[in-house]
Amino acid sequence: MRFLENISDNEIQAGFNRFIREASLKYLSSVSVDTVIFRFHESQLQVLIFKFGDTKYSILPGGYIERKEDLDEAAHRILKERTGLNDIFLEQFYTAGKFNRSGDPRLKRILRRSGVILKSDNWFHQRFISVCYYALVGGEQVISATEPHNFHYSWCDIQSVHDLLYDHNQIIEKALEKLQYDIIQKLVGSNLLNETFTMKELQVLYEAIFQKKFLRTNFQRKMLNLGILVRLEKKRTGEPHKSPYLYKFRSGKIK
Amino acid sequence: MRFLENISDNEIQAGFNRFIREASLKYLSSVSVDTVIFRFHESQLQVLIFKFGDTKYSILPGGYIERKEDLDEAAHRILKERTGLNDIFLEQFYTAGKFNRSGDPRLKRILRRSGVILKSDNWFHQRFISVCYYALVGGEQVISATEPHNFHYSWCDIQSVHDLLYDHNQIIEKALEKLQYDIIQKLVGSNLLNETFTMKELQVLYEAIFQKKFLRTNFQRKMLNLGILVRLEKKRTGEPHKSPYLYKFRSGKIK
DNA sequence: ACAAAAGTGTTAACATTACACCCATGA
DNA sequence: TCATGGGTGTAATGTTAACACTTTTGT
Repeated sequence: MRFLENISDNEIQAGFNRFIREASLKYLSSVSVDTVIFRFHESQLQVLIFKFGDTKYSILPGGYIERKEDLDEAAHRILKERTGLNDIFLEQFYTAGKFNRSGDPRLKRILRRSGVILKSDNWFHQRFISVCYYALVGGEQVISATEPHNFHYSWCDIQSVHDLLYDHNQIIEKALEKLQYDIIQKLVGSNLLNETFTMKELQVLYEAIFQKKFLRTNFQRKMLNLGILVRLEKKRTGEPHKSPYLYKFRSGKIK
Repeated sequence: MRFLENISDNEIQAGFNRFIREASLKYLSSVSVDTVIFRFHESQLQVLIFKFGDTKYSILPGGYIERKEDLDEAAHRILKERTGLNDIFLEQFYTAGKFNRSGDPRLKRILRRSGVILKSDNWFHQRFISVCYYALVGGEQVISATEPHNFHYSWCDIQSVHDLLYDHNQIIEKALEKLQYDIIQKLVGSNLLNETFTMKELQVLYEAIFQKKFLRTNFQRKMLNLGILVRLEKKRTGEPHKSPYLYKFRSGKIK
């Protein structure tokens, strides 16, 4: 489903056929991986989504599991293919298995109109059980899709994610729940920020993740009492107002 | 792997062949379901395990997903097949996908010695990604395996679970972690107790789940402050000592 | 009456909440 | 100098942990 682009119908059809021939040998059938890739950008928690062809709909990045590959490895590889990034924080959170989860009526309409012909025994017509992971992309990391096809990707604010196909909207909701849990339990915030950051930035991150406000003064005390932050010298002398301290996580990023 | 019994080698071989022929049509390939079934019995948290043939090893109950069945439905059906119980609390918690997770060397030794011949393209030689669920069986519920084969099942204290094949020991650990989380967050304890219970029983349950002691007086206050319990009239007049109150959960069992 | 179980009370320590207040900075 | 962001203080409230005390029961 990831090969509908602004190229000719013939090319689409050829690409499909080739992929399908290879896929059934290379990948496990019935199982897929979907990933919810978060970043924190301009005070917003964002999710990476890909345009589905030239429709108004989008989907989450995903892929399949090679026959001799660990499930976790597959998730890392797919992430690498879609973002060019290695060594990213990645965590499994849910496996979606409703029988009709790929039976989105919008999808059928799109395929019919696009002229792509899919036989009923097509690889894509399989029913897939999808193992879902979420990933955290840090402030300094820049993504660059390295796949042969020219995907139209975009970062979408978490509140503004609409019109995803399949059950991908529900999957994002579950990903956010798990992220809310992990940022308290495993303190994974370091993976979404720069190496150093101000207390304000940390607070805005937490507010974006929990979608609610915290009291500035109490938030600061709580974070400092956790004992996971190191206070550095000041910066931010380029801006108006009092220059804030910089902090970093005591133990670097969590892998 | 669930058909090795104390029957003749020929019967084993015949059963295998029949199952394999049916299985590849009936079930999704590459995906399985494993379940960790908990109960609370004689002050112990226990797990249901099945003897693997006549070896000293055991495995978790599991099964496969029918081609037109929801993943959750499959888990419920498998639970029904193994316990005879409907409408059980059931929750997904993890999907195991290491490539070599079924490559247990103990297993190969057993199969070699048992005389069962498995061709390399055998259904069971597939690599399986296993979606794991845990279930809670209440105090009054009695299990009764309804499958055609006469499985040797047993309830095993959670601390005493050893010698499980595959990665089933790790799976139980993850199940317990999720149960610890859910009993606080979703208050699923009602599914492990009788309709009514004493505060002592509730405490022993929590102690079994968290594998640590709580102070009796504080535990009681905390539970009552949650506002989820209803205090009934007394009972336990048959025993020595002061007769305790009975409690029940305000909203019955959680489904 | 007494040993053990069950219920209630009290206190110190700690965390959470909600503000008030002061300081530093660039426009 | 002043608006604003940033740092610290503090009192009210709630939660947790530890322990003392009282009540109830069958033997």
